[in-house]
Amino acid sequence: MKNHNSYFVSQNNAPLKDFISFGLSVDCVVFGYHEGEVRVLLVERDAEPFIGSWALVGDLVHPESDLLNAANGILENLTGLKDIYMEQFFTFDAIDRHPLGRVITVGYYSLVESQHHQPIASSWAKSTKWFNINKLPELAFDHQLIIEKGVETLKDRVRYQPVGFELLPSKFTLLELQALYEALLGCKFDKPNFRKKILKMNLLKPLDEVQENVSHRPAKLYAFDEEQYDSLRKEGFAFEL
Amino acid sequence: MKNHNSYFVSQNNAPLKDFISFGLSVDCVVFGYHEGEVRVLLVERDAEPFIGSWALVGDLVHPESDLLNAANGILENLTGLKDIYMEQFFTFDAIDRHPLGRVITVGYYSLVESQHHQPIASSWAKSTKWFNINKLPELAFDHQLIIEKGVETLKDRVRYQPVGFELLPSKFTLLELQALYEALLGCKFDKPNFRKKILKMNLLKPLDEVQENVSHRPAKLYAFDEEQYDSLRKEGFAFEL
DNA sequence: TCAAAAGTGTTCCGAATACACCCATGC
DNA sequence: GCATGGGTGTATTCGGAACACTTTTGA
Repeated sequence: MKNHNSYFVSQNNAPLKDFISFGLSVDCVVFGYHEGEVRVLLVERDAEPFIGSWALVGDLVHPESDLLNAANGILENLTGLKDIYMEQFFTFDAIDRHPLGRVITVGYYSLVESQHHQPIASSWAKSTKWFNINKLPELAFDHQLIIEKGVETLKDRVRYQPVGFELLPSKFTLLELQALYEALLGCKFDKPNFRKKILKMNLLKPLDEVQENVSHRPAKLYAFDEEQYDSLRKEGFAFEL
Repeated sequence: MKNHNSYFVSQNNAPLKDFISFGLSVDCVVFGYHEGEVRVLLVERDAEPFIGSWALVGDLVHPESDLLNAANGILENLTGLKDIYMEQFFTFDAIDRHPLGRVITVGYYSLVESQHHQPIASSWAKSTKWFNINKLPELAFDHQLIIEKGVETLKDRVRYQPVGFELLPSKFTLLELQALYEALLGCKFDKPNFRKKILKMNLLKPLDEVQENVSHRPAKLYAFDEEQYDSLRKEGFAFEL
């Protein structure tokens, strides 16, 4: 027996309103990098449920907003951070993942240069804090799972897309870049070889600047050349490692 | 001004019910492979909206179901296919993507060996048909976009995960495997080199069988060795190309 | 002058490439 | 025998790994 009057015909002809009954949230795994450590920004909840627990930066989405705008707004609302690199990675839909009802959440990850972006807790965030990804506290909801999946996704993507640069200041040395990749991927690279490989890609603009106030030979500074990356990509170039 | 009584405090203290107002659907990009062509399974809609148009296998999700189960059930309901490899790849949330209200959809892709899995239209599917991914018809909703993103994701993943095998019969020749990868990635491989590379991975079980009824030297048949893959992966082995 | 990190050059090895060539089967 | 695709071997090239070495600064 078919019903031609609706899109909603496949599930026992239940009325439309029975389906418009999901809550939707976004949760953002904000990654930072500091002194060789990969970190995640968490907020201390000052609201039920899970009041007092640490949680990801996230909140419910209003039906009139799209997810990416909502994610940016929530990040700014809770931590004051804005104009941050952000990308969707997975949607979490376990039936019992939210104690107050059926809420599915879309996971995003962000990459911020944490030296110059100090978060400031506001709204229902009592405080915010960076945690080493290997030393996480107890977390609200299924946020442990979301972080694990986010870390996994970042590790996958960082090898084939030049996203890691978002975690560094705009000017950086080659050894800083190397240390970042070592922290992200959990391995070591040979200095001369890493240097050769990354320079051969022609993605870095050498600057006419060097480090200052270091008690050793100052290193040359480089910047990521986004225009060059775009044009190389059009020619079929693939970033790798 | 903070409200400690609810999770829903960050957006003007709107009441809970204002947020529980999303529809949720799944859309499944079902990939098949036949005679050197990568194909997508579409259904002809026999329901409003977009009645008569071609669309992805998809439907609204009931609030008591999780997404993966819903996706499997919808696939079976519309096409009769079951026990199919399926994986989430992206969530589409454009505000106006569904004409009847705010419905976000989670995209999955499936890989089926299309020779031995003939879909049979039922429920609100008037018919089903395989389309070459480069010759798609006009599509309902934002399904064009979903397919593009699905194809892109498949191309990315197929190089680093041995998912391609799901598209082949359980017994296949090395040249069939090569032709599949050539179709998926849109490039050509050297026969001896492809053979060496894939065999060195130790992921294929050589069978004691050969092709039959071919007017040339019959090729040896192989099967994907899933156990071997799992154990290699634990040792840090990474499938590539 | 010494420590510490920046930066370069060279050798070695294994993997990818590009071929040329032989083998088994149906017609 | 010959067309067709199956299957093997080898020479060459290229890139990564390993490592020794020099350079520049501050203290």
